[in-house]
Amino acid sequence: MSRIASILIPMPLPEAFDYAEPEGMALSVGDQVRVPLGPRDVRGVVMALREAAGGNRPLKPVSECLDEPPLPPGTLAFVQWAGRYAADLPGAPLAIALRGARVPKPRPVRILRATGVAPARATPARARVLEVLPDTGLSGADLSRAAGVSAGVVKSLLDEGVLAVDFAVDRRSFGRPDPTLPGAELNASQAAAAVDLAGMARAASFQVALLDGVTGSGKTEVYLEAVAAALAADPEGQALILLPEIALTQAVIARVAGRFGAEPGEWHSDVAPPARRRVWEGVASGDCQIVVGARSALFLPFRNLRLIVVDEEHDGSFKQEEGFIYHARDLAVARGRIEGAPVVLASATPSLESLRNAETGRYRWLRLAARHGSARMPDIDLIDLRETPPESGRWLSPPLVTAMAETWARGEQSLLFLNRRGYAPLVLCKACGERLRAPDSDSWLVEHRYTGRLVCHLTGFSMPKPAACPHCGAKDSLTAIGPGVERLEEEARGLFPGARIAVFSSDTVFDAREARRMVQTMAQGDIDILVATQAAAKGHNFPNLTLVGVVDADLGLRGGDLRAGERTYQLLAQATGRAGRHDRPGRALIQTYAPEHPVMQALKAQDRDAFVAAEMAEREAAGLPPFGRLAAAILSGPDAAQLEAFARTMAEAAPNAQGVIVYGPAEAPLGLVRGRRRKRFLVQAGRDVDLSAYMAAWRARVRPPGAIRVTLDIDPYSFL
DNA sequence: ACGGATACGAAG
DNA sequence: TTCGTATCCGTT
Repeated sequence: MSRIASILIPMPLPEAFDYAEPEGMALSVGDQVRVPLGPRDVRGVVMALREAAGGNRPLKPVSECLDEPPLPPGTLAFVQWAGRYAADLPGAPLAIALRGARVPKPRPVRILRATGVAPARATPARARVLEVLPDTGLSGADLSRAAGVSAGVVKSLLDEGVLAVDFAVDRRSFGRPDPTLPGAELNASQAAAAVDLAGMARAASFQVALLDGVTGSGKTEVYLEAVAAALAADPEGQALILLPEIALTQAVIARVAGRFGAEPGEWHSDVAPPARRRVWEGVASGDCQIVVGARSALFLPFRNLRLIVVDEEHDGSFKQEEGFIYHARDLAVARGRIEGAPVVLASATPSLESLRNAETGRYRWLRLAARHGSARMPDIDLIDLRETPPESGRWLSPPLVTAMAETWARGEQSLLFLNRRGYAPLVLCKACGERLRAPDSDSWLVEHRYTGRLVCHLTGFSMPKPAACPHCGAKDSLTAIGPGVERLEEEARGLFPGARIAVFSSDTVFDAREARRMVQTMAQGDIDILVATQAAAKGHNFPNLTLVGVVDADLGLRGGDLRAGERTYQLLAQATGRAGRHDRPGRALIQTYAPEHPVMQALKAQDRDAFVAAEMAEREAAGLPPFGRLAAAILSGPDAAQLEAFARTMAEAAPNAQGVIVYGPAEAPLGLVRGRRRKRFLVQAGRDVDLSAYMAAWRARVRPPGAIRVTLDIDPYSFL
């Protein structure tokens, strides 16, 4: 009796393909294999096995079962669920799950091993080397460092034949986390939440908790206790901590290492291929029990996942907007359900989606009332820019400048928050009025003075700043319009000569290492004024920071998509929450032209609940999330007429379904990007509608001509 | 008539 | 995704 293997291939193919299992191969579900596809061999994963019924067309045989870790059943189920949810081809999420497995096997590196020969002279240094040898499995340099001896000691042991050179792949264990090590001191509110979460973790069944506590209330300590409880209940268990930004991983990794005495796996796009492979294999084998990572860590092959934490769950960075489109918070809940593991969503400013689930009792709602220790919430005041505007060509109003001066005089730190990278968001020609844009795009070019370039923040395009206007040829006519963080830095330097000023944005802090350095420099007080985008507003802890100035609070409200108010509230509450996290009182000043706006009033009164209630009422009335659901279809193509024609075809092909409304096609707000015209549909439905199925059915009804691409976005966050 | 670029559809 | 084949185009 022969069997048929259903093989999913990490490519955009419509479904899993069937292959014959060769005699004697004995495949299992989850095995990684090579299979012939057209003229070549590709990697795939066994999704199912069944007995051949006979009489079918002949199938090609599986070429080889790879000597690689198989994907555990939960990972397979998750990959399938994610593909269906995103209305994408099933191979797309599999490609993410295999990232790390597809890195070539690491080349063996030189390591040292003991030969068993006794050393001629036994010195303390030599004894230490032989003592640490079994743990390192590494090169001579690592060995001498680990033993705390000079390289000469190791060399002489090599010369004597006590040590020998060997070659092996890096098989260092991540080490077993010890949940019994003492955790941080918890206040009563933290302790109560920790007990609750620990109970959930021990129960080892799917349930979601919203850990809701103001900035500085110590949510990390609390969820680490949940990790401890999960590992205590199951010593082989695994836990995943998801963070929205790579820049935040270093701090959490250090906390985890300190709390559990073991190195966690680090997973994000900055992790180099060999380290990535080590984490992937460690997770698959169960050796790596705690992972700290960005959204794609959700796709790792956990074999015994006992807890998922999504820190800063409200953060928009969890939404992947390119390629396979998904929201990591939502998929984390799905993965928890599939694995039967509890999920903790943590935030000081939870998303309305999560708050709604907490209000209706679907999620357990744990609120941390106070700030940790002696810290109090900062005082927040609004600066009405209509009454006290900055001087022309300046962006800091007199009251803010005064507060910064006082803060500096006291030897304390200020943070100027402006969510705009670069020097100026727009470059305009004074002579002809031309606004410089990226080639064949609607998006403006942003001036970056550090690099002397003009950059498109959407497409990544950049060019040197031209000397003359490319449109009219006028010389020295290009003017920077509006402020970015670089320009604010310039203004602050002019106002406070001698102050130590730094810029924290993704341009100055481009990787995890740089982030750690910047946070450290700031934390130890070597910066007086930090000018920062949202890259610094999230999660970091700066003990001596007592003043936060929000330079342009209205920025996020312009354009006004459905989440503009919510996002602005979250961002500014997080930013202002950086102030006064230790014993000195903090203060925040918010510059706005609309102090009467509900978002500004809520920030000033620090009344989140009132803001949320008002926002919820509006969303409910409009049938918008979290009360209704949305999906988007984005069409793009180089030819406007062809795109227009296809958009009409697509509109006619929209399935008629109860309770589903299709809006569009409409010109996308960014109607032209990289030479491609864009049009959008927006689909609205009730909570009970399976929008994924609806969108997939819609796409299946049309055949876009070659040059046109259709992208589906379920539960969209961006409406560009 | 030819080579090169490009568009399209198939892959089990 | 990647590849083979069909097709279009400019040149010879």
